[in-house]
Amino acid sequence: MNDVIARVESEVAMLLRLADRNRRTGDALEHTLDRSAYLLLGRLTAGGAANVNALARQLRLDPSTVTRQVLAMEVEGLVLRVRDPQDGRGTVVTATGPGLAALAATRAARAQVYADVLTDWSDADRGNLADLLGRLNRDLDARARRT
Amino acid sequence: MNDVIARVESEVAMLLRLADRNRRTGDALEHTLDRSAYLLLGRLTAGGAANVNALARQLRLDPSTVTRQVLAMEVEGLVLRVRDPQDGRGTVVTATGPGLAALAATRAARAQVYADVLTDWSDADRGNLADLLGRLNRDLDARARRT
DNA sequence: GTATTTATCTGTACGATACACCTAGGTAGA
DNA sequence: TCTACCTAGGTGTATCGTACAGATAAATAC
Repeated sequence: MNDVIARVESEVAMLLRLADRNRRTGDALEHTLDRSAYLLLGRLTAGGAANVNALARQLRLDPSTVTRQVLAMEVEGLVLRVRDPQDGRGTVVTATGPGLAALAATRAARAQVYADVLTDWSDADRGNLADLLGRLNRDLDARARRT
Repeated sequence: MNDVIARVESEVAMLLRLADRNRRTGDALEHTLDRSAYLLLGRLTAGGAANVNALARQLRLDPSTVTRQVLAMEVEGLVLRVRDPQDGRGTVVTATGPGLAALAATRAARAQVYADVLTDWSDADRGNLADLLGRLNRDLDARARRT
């Protein structure tokens, strides 16, 4: 049973590298959002406009990291940053039209890649994989927050 | 059905971040090998001593990346680099005793983390996850190599 | 023995992230 | 209301992991 755990562990380690490489060197994702912008815009569309700190909490990132991501994204026109009228210290981040378009395009491109990778899989296996990954993420996150 | 694929995709993206974060900020893996050294030593123990280029091919990394990883690991005493007697251009990389010990310790620590994360999972689910991840990795790798 | 290929290394750059510290704006209690 | 603290965000700096382009040295081919 320890064997199975070790296998999960090493498969995850390998997946980190492969998925990362997939994004970096594949043509398919050439002009799409990078991971940080992709996840950040995903958060914004799921939860609406939000402050930097709130985003950092939701994404489990350091606020300084989100600050930089948001600044870079503003330069690229993906988000808008405005001073929070309720609290002059805060910055409200909103997705722009181009940001939403880029997110949609990125989602489509990524889905295409995975459709390709999972081409030989049965629907049942795909569903299973999605479910188990979802559960794994929840449990990983829960553990990280316990610490 | 496209939904399932999108779910797999986004779960993988999230897993990348969570697993990475897990390694960086958790106490459990504080003094263990980082991912690059971990995978490299894993390769060395699985496949025996090898040249930089061979390692790069096996690990799907750029040779320059492996060069640097190996140099850093030599400084830490984890591997030995000797000029290949068969081919004066080559460098044969071998795991040292301390390298093997560090690998074993890292494996144990990581297994412990995953044992913790998967604590509530049934054996069947764990096995399933490991199998599906293995298959996903194979297919991801195959796709990357087709390109 | 010159031209070409190959294995490795070096210079440089980028993405993603954290931590320590700074500043401006808010809040609370004397 | 004034002072002392708190909080949101931003900056400086550092780390890891990686790639690409180009340099160098050794081997091979003709």
